[in-house]
Amino acid sequence: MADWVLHVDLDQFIAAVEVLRDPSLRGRPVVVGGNGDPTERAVVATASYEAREFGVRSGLPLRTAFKKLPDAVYLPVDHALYEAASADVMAVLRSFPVVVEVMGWDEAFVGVSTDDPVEFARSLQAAVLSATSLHCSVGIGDNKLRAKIATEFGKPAGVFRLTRENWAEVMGHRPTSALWGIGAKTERKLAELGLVTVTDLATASVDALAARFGPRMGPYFRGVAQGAGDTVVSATPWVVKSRSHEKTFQQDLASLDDIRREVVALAHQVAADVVAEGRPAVRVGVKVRFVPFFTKVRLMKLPAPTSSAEELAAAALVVLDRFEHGRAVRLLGVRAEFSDEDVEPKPSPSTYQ
DNA sequence: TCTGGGGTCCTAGGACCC
DNA sequence: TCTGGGGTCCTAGGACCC
Repeated sequence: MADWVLHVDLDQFIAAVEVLRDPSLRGRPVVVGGNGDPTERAVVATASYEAREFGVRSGLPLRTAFKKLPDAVYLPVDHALYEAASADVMAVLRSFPVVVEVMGWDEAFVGVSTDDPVEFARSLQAAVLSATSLHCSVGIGDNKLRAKIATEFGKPAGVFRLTRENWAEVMGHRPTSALWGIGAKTERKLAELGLVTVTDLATASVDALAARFGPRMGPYFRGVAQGAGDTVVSATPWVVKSRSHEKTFQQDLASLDDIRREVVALAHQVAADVVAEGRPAVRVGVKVRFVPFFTKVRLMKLPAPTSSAEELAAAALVVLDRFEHGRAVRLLGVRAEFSDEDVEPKPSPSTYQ
């Protein structure tokens, strides 16, 4: 029996859940985002395959989607509905003799010992479909990176296996942005070094990469291009490191009084999450997106850890004062950060003179 | 056609200390 | 006399992912 990492990813998850709630939507272009009002400042969370054919994708402004596709069905984001559907799917996965590591609403790694991972993947798909009426794709890998990337080649509703054996053949000629963790910005910087394909990056000089991207990221990128990845799938619950709320205003805020009032409101929302978390915050951050569209973040270590809404709001106002004001504001955010004392060992006794 | 919300991790520079 | 070598803490910014 060999150990395998499977990556399970639900197909067009949010749109699929909306179709289950309202079967009359099946086969129609469905766009989910914001409050469901396509004239508001918001972006597409998910589009059904029918909508994607018209160029409507995640991240597209709703107003743009509406111009492309005025006849689509526009729906508000319904977090509670998707969370419930997600929990059902994860329960199905956990009913197998496997380790399940949840990665988000619509995806999870599954660690399994089996001699036939393809057959096992098919049985996962069948069980998820039968219990929830949702289709998923499964990537099979000898580590998490390969399993995650494999899933894309399995969509929709398929299975794909990506291992040491076929990595170079499948990935070698592709652009570096096909890799998990390398986006458009890094792709461009790599191209400036003459590294365009996955093979280019896999065989690049580690010193040159370290010089350009730092001692950790440089070697890390090369490893990713070689298909290196974590093999450990863990069911240990994630310990959250921060909680935040942010809000884009339909009308820009011009007055400092309005800005301060909104920051206090956001701080109270964050404080509720901090209380629910049961750990005090040690830092408070404020995000301001000014008109036309540039974003600044300021952070402050609190004099003492706190879960008090009044103290968090007061700290957020102190941080807010450190911005250069004068321009109108289109977004405000407040974040509370928790201590990461858990893993941090005490420093060894000093060797100072 | 103006560009969401909620997260994580890494890098770099300055202040400060021994 | 002051030059220098580490080390930690704090903050800002960048990039990526779902």
